[in-house]
Amino acid sequence: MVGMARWEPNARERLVRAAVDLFAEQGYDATTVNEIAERAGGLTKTTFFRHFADKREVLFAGQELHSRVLAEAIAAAPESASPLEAVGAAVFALTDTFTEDRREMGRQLLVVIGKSAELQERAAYKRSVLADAMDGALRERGVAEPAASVAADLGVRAFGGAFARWTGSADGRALAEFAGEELARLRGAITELGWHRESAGALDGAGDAGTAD
Amino acid sequence: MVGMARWEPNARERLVRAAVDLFAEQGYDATTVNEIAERAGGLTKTTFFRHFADKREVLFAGQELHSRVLAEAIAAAPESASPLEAVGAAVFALTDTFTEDRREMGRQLLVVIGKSAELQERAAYKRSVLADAMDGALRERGVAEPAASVAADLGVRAFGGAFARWTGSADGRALAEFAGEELARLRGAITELGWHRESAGALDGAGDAGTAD
DNA sequence: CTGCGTGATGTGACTTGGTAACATCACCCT
DNA sequence: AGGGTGATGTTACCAAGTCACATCACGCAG
Repeated sequence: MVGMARWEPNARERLVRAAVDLFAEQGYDATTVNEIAERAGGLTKTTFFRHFADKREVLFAGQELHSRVLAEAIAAAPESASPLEAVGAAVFALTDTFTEDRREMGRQLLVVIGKSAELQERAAYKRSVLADAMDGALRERGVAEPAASVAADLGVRAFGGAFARWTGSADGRALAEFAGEELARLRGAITELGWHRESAGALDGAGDAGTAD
Repeated sequence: MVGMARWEPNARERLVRAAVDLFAEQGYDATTVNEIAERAGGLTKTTFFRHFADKREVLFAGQELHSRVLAEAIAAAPESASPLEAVGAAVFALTDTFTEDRREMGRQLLVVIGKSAELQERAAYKRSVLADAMDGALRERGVAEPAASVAADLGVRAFGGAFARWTGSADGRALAEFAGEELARLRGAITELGWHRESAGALDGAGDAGTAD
């Protein structure tokens, strides 16, 4: 006990774990910041807010990093890449940062968010921030609006769909695999948008999605 | 004074006006709910929260109505309409509810929202709710995912872009006109998504946007 | 005219998110 | 041993949001 530090290290991580656990147990609204801090090893409200700007942020801390990853991947894409190819590269760059050990946490996260309107609001904001990051990077490389925004939206949607399927599946397939399928499905869907009822199903197979759900 | 009611009618509208004015004058964060209620004719915090679930809601009260308008327009679209045509009909149904006298208010709204991260978050959520409404209506008519979601996203983007240009312009053109242009631009952009750098500009004119900015 | 119900409002007390100023303690380096 | 430094705790405070209860004007039945 003598050599024990006054405060355990990794307070930030402990706060995240405590928050996710408590949110899962009691729900987001019913959980108090003081509770989180307390469970994270006898900390206090003040310490929590030194690490996170507000109560929601404990679940969305990675947002800035994710934005950077997406934007940098688009900037690094080959000059000849189409907007959709650049976005695809960005999505894969992001999926590669999610290793297998983060899958369970991701699953819990989606459940918690799904039960709280406040968190869904925050999630929608995060999606728009990620889309803006890709949009900006695309315009940097000369893609005009609104193509850049639309491509960015598709990228966000691909990642979101892949993440949901990844966390919901039990097999060991990587997040990137799901992302590839989602991107292919989206490419295919785009061609359907203008189709009328009667002609649906005429064309097909332009980038199928494999194990679509 | 004798015949004067204890409380003026239309408390709700007065609260909205007071809120928009105060937000424009001092910013959203610097404005207190008590201030809003006070300026709206000597009301109190309690009354404010009887009309609006929280401080943000005073600016986003129309959300449910808008969702219904969009969903019903899609449901009412002719059987033969393509997903994009159905979405277009929905966007026009919504734009038609914005008469000229609401333009100035809309302008103020965008300025206020643009200065507050909290309100931008709420705006992102509203966009996702509107998209969900259209997505659900599209699936009702047999459109598969992810085409339905993508079409819904495009509709939201068209409306948002049109609304921004409408409030930013001085001429008397209706919101629907801008929406038509935005939809056309988006249709055109979709075809560019897969183009590579070298082939860009080869095709053109498939649904141009007229006075694109 | 009296009285009663109803609806919109006000009051006061409370919880919680979030901020700020100041104090404390362990560690590390000199 | 002494002096920073960084992460933390304490205390006090404000504003968002909730709740139970009181109030007042109105309309309506008698």
